[in-house]
Amino acid sequence: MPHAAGRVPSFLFMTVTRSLDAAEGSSSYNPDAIEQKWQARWEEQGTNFPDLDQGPRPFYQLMMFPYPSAEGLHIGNLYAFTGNDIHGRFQRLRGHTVFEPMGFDAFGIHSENFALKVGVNPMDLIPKNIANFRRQLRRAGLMLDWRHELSTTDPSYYKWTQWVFLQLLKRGLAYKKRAAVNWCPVDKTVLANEQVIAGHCERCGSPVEQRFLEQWFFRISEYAQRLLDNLDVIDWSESTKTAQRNWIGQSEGAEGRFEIRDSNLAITVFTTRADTIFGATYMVLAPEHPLVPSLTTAQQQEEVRAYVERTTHQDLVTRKVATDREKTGVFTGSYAVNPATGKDIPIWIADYVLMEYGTGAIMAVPGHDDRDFEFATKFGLPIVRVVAGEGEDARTPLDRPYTDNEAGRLVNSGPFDGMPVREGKKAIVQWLAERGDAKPVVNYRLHDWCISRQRYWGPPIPVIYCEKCGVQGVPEEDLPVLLPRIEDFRPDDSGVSPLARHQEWYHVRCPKCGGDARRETDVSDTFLDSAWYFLRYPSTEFEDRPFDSGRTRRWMPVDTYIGGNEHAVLHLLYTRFVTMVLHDMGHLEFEEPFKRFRAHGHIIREGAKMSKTKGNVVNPDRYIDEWGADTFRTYLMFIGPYEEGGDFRDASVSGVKRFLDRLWASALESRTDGTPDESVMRKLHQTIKKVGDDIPRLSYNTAIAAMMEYMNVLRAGERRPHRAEVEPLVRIVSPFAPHIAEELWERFGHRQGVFDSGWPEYDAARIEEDTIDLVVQVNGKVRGKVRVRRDILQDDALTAAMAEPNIAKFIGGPPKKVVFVPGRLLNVVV
RNA sequence: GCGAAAGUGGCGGAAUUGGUAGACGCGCGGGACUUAGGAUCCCGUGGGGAAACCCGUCCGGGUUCGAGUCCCGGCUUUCGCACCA
Repeated sequence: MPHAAGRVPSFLFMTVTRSLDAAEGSSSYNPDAIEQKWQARWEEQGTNFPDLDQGPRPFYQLMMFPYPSAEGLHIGNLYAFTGNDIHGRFQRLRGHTVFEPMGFDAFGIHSENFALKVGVNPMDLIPKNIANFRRQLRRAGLMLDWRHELSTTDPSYYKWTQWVFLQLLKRGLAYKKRAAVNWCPVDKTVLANEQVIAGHCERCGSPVEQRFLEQWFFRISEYAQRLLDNLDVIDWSESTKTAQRNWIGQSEGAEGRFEIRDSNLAITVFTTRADTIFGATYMVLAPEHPLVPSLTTAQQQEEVRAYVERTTHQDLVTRKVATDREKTGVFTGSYAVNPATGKDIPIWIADYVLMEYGTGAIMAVPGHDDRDFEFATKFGLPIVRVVAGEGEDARTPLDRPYTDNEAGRLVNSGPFDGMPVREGKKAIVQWLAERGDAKPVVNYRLHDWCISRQRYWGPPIPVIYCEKCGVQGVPEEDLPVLLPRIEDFRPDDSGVSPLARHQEWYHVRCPKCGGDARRETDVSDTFLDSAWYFLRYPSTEFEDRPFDSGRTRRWMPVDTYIGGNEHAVLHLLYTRFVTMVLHDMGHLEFEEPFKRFRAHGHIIREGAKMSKTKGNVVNPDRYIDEWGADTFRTYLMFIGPYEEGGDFRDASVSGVKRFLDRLWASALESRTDGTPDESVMRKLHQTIKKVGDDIPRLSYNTAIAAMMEYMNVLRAGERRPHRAEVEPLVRIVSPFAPHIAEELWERFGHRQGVFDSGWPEYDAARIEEDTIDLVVQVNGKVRGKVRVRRDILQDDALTAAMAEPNIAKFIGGPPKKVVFVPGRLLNVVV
């Protein structure tokens, strides 16, 4: 065989050279060995395992825990975690004892569906996925305290999830009621809303129906006002707070009573537009409204029955999506009395009125509401104007509804004619209230939280039904209610959880009377698992309590919580709710779980969203193999503002690698003889300040840019840097690139790790220069700059500026006005 | 439709309070060292112009000595909610 050496491409050659270079410590470093070395050492020495009982200045740095998918760690997870880790490492350098735990949110329909697809029991699948996640997280160099790892699927964890349920049950905040679910008649299973695509099952494509099942709910709506009010006092991203406010959806209005003609019944409605009551020309009930049967007259019986049948069978998603949906409805045959006008108005049924909001019934004012207008037009119902805008009066025809509820005055409204809308609202409610027909009411969009899932892969809801004793919470000493291993966990036609098929598990003795009883077969929502996990982390070693009071007092509430804004509403609202309930029951001393919350942005790839179908998903393993974890971490943070996300471009990674190579070279080449350069040191102090200011603001991209800028100064003109110019840089870069920092720190001869070295102080006096470039403008346009003393006064600055011919030529005559910003700028107006 | 955020070079993005627009990085151009360069280092790089200068932060107005930043009107994009009375 001929010798192949001559045909070896040069880049292979290059690789060899590069790794030799690394061994000798010259221009480029080899991350592999260094990263493995330090990951192993951190573990051996417990570097990242803080003493939770003794350490000074505890700081709880929490990130949203991942769902351990079979595909492994997603770049989005790593982006989130790295940003979190940098903040945590920084706090540690600032002298805090930092607790940065990690766990796995492994229950839920996601895992279950995947398990069904590949035909493996999730009990076998999840541990493998978790092991893979652990491996990947380790490689990323996160400062995680693995001693406090948790998984929501572990009985020692969900025992306490069940305990949380029992607390709510005890408190009267958990209750059962019949509620609609999406049902796929072909797959014979309950579907989550996001599994319904345009009214069809995501998996088999068949039309989805609505079914009614008994389900468990938590009364979160009772906490609506408190959840809303506390938003004013917590330090959270504004966008997140706004999303929560909108979700809670407080609206102030009134409830009004409308009596039924020739009957002793009455309909209660909720309205925010009591001012328009004179224009209420008909009423509408939701199809599920309990009064529907009693209000339907004999002739209308058939039509109403058919309509109710049809609408209630539609799936929840289609029914709620309003776009392009034509209004439908049916007349009940009955009439109500408008309490303002005394006139009879017809009562209709229509699915544009929702049973879940307000009272499930409305007074329809077609003149001043888009939906009512559309409905009235279609069914030929009367439309009356009761508000007139500017230039309009009572007779101005309404070719479209007038919905402005600020401007305008009341018309056709009896004694209230001429009143501005705002005043009219109050006056009319008061007028009706005096007659017992109305009262002011605050309503919320927030609905109670349905926690039942007719599925297998979740914590069984700890409830027992006894024929004699009724609904019983499982006694706390009998927890956990173990999820039995069953091989056939496929959902079936019965609409109940697969657990019902497990006879030995299903039949149980009543904890009260010892008689025959059966278990609740629904499992709880994954959002319940994640609603309290942060309470568990510091207390994972305690088997006999969900969270230890000493640990909790020491570590909670969480100092900084970081996560995606996709959880702005549900997860973050549920954690707040559960925390409030546990506080009210005396289990916790605080009622808000997270002092500070920041939402990170999302990474896209080359301008497009990452998706499996497009095949542009970034696999973190590949990048860490190629560039090393330090480069990868730093690059992720350099892409863009952490809270906004950014665009991952393969080509750009090299810039960051080059920066770390230059750091490596500067450190190894640095001299200890002689003195450091004055102006380099000034830049260093500026950089320490900048990076220290940027990290707490999560402005990681600008912090990195500042360090790169310093690197350019440090190495300008191929100078050989002084050790004192490099050491502090190694410390401030360490949160971003922890392995290389540890390695260099050790090579500098320090025995203690870099993360215990503290954050370098900057010398404020050293940052400012004595002379500055003062910008000179003429009529607001920059015409030049002059080198002057920092503390120069206006007159001297003007003199200096006039002395520059390039500036003086624009000034010509005497200045009309001079604007002077000390230390910055001089603007001469002529 | 409602709500939130954002529109800046060829690209990702800087510009804490109105005060040098384009930091930093990618890419690109030139050079040095080289048998070689997809390594390293140096210089340059918003557009127009030989230059003096002029023009430039989505579009149109406005406030101001001065506007990417503030105000009014519009357009576009992304995300969230979606018949909430």
